[in-house]
Amino acid sequence: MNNKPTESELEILSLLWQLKKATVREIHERLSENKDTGYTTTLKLMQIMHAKGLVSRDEASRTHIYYPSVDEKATQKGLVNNFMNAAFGGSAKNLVMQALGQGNPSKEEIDEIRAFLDQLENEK
Amino acid sequence: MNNKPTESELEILSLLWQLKKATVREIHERLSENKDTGYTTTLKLMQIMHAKGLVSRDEASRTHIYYPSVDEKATQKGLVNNFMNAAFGGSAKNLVMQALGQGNPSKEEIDEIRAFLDQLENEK
DNA sequence: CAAATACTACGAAAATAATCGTACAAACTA
DNA sequence: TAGTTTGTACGATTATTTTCGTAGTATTTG
Repeated sequence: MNNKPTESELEILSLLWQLKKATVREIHERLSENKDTGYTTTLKLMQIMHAKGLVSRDEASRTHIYYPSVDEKATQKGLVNNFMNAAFGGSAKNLVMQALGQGNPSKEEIDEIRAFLDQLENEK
Repeated sequence: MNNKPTESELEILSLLWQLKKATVREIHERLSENKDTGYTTTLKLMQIMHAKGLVSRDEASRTHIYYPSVDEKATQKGLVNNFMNAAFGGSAKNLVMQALGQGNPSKEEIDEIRAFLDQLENEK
């Protein structure tokens, strides 16, 4: 299953990962907060994603309910790997620092990252 | 200047950031280590990038010399921001941990990241 | 019930990106 | 110097992604 989502598909997938399940309208409403896009565009994208196997859906009632059908972590892993290579010459450090610099993480998140760094180091 | 590079352009830009300057052939040679692409394709891409203002070039001799003309950090910043939103719902922490998990950073790099985290925290 | 509204399906256009062939000129090389 | 190689330019094609209109049903509402 070689299904790297496109940018637009990814936005939808992200929402689905977050919401666990959603209708086209729910997704569309969220999307249109940030960008100007038509309902049938969102619908079509979700249909395409369904055809590709990125999402599954329950067609029992007229308003279909969509679910993510690819694993969040696994998908992100592939994307990050790709992105890290393309934009940062493969350097995790550079990507990480750039992301931290603008992501404005909370104290709690910073601590989590610290813990993760410790763990990483121990494995070496 | 609203010039978000495409995936392919980014590969070239990354090489230019690294090399500081290069000819089409040099770039092409590096690119074709990893992927199967024709020389004129690389040339065309670089010409497009030139038209977009992503690179500049010295045309004094027949073999043009290309230079990056957008700032590495600034460009990365935009890309990370975009990517973080699209793939990680805007969560720096999640992106960072995913990147660390597979980027295999060295001890030195881990320490640099720690220092950066301390600094971030102090700013709060 | 009739009209308005909310859905899905899907073809096709529009926009974007990537690839390549061909033309033509400069610079080596035998 | 003639032929081969190395370069740029650029149009055109192909592939991919995004957008949207239209058709046809179901559902809601006045």
